[in-house]
Amino acid sequence: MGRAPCCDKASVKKGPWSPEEDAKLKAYIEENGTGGNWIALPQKIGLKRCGKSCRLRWLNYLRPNIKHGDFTEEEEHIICSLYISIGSRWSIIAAQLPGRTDNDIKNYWNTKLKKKLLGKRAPSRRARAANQDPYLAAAGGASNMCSTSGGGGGAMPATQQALSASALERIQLHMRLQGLYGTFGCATTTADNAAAAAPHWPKLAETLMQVSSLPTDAVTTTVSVEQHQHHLVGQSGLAGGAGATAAAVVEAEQQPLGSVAGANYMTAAQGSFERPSKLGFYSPSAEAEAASADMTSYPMVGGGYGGAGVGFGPQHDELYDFLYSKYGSLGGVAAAQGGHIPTLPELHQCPDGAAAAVVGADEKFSAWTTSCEYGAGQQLQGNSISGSLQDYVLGGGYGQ
DNA sequence: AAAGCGCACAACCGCACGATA
DNA sequence: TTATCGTGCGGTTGTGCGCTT
Repeated sequence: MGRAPCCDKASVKKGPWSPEEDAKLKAYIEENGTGGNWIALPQKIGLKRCGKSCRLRWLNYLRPNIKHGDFTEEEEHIICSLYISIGSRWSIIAAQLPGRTDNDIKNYWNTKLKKKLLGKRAPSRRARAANQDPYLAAAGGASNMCSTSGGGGGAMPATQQALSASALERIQLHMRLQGLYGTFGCATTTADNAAAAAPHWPKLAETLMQVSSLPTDAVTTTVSVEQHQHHLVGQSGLAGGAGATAAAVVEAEQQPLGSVAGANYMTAAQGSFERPSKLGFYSPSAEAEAASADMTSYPMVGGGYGGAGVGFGPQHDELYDFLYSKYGSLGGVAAAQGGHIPTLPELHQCPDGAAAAVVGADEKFSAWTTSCEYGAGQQLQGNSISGSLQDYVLGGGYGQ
């Protein structure tokens, strides 16, 4: 037995909202609140709209203090960091950005940030409809690219393909950003240079956010993210790492692009977001060269990059090593000489079996995250939101 | 000038989950 | 314990606009 529809779809209006409808909804909610029942609300005010539609319209558009467009660099920074850390939990990410809605962030990520960071074009909807999108082809058409499996990739459920694509996208983003930043720190040997050495992405310095000044729902989420960051800092060795790195944490506070302390985008008091040092987004082409040149300059196992002991820790380096060893040769001779950041389709590609590469990468990524340990004193108890986030962080939700 | 195309944004859809009867 | 309901979330689709060919 299927679930009953939330409203009579035949009698409700769909499509764009008119100013009159907006005014009705806004006026009613501002005066009476939602009454705790969105389903009944449209009937009360004479709107031929689904309750869910009313809720969405209010939350995403009519609600006071909503910001639209013009994302700042620090907002982009936060979105990127959190996306890498927790994936497409847009509502959680939105909780870190006052005035932004999850829908806005989701759209911004899909239409702009993703392209900006991964240097890929948004797949044409027409192309998707015609099944010609290269990314879908790489993910969903694994059997075509990995013929040794005898079409096994094609047997992967569509949902699993999508989830893997998301996870791999995050890995790829992570690798690209690390590769880019690494170029600034790889050749340094002096303390000064080390101070200028790039941090690892996402920025993982301990957050000092004043959670008490935030709304309750934001606080729970913030604490959760903080837990994750604490843990990652511990993993990375940033907190007690090499002396040069510790100095860098202090000295680099004012450094553009690569300021470790610039990571403290949630450092400001009163719950506001202090502008971090310039993020230094890069053009895809320049990034590709930088990342490529960087890849072979580092020890890929154990010690992180630049010899400074900074990184995501052994699990991360192992993941990186795994991916590099598996995909590093995909670019041919040039890649062998200079390293190669795999593109998303390449990450999906598998030289030795259809779904194996995708699944392997996911497992590796999951293993890395699962191996993370929070300090006992940092465990949050009785907090469903933070608990959920911990689940995400600790591997339960990384399938997405 | 017109068709094709990509982009950005708003809105919809279906599922999962918690609350409640 | 189970069924139902309301809500929240993430993914997907619809649509209008502007640019390119």
